[in-house]
Amino acid sequence: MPELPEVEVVRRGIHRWATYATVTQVEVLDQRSLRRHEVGEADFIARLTGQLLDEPQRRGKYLWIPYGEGSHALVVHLGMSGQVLVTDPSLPDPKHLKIRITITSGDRIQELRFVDQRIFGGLYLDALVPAVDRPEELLPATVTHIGRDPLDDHFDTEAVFRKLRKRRSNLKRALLDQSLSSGIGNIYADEALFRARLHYSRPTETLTRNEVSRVYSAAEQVMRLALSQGGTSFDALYVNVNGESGYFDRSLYVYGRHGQLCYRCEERGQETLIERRKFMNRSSYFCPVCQPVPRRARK
DNA sequence: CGCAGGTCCTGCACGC
DNA sequence: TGCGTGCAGGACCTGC
Repeated sequence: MPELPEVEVVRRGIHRWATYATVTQVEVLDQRSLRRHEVGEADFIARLTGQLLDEPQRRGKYLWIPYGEGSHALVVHLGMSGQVLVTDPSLPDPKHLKIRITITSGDRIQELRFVDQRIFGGLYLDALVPAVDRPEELLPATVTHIGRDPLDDHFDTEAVFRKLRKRRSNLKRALLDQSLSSGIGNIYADEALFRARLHYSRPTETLTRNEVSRVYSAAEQVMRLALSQGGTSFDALYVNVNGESGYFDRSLYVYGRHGQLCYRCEERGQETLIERRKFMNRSSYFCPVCQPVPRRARK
């Protein structure tokens, strides 16, 4: 479910409510949420208990909380349906609660709750290593293959352009490839394509520098906008960092709008309906006028 | 039955 | 032939 803006909202919520807290207890209610912690539940509990949590970090859709003087981190991936809640322990357990991490800061006791219906997400512990391109930056070893996201100060559009030109794939697949650039999922891929007026099946090797720059600026813009709208949603006594009701209005122009009028065409007095296609085993939404199918489309 | 916003493994094709 | 790489497709889950 969550793409970059949702994950960033979670990061800010954790930053505000859990930074410099100490883990006093860890309870695993469903081992499947530890699938990526290969050495198992007992190790996870033993190593995390007693740790002082540092400021949460993010790259793309990966979120991590460093501990142990920056040597390791608790890594969180929300998958399709994951949520992180910071709550008072007296609140009843939500449905699909998978992992409970009790934390204290001063005399305040809270719980960091990982909730996940579909179990594509999960938690694990990992060592922090220097980023290859900027050694002063640390990230989990399992996250080193993830490219920088468009909101990252060191995101390099020119480098992405060069890689795209060498690829024999289509633009949407490239946008969704987290090793090329991260944080973009199905929704924001469609939104970025619409804003840049490019079709999802466009062969990557034919893209111009200008088109690549357009689609990544569009991705950056739409994600910043979503973030600015979601930024206040965790400011509550009991923080629903990423709540059930809590997906904020993303100001979507195409995603989920099939059969409805294209806003851009409408402004010109033209009535075009947004279409939905099965593409790469998922739904893709686009305007057939603003985003014409390229002469040589690629699956 | 179809649908859901993610990730990663497998197997294939290709070049060296 | 074997190996590495890039790419497409499916598996992984539950619930509406």
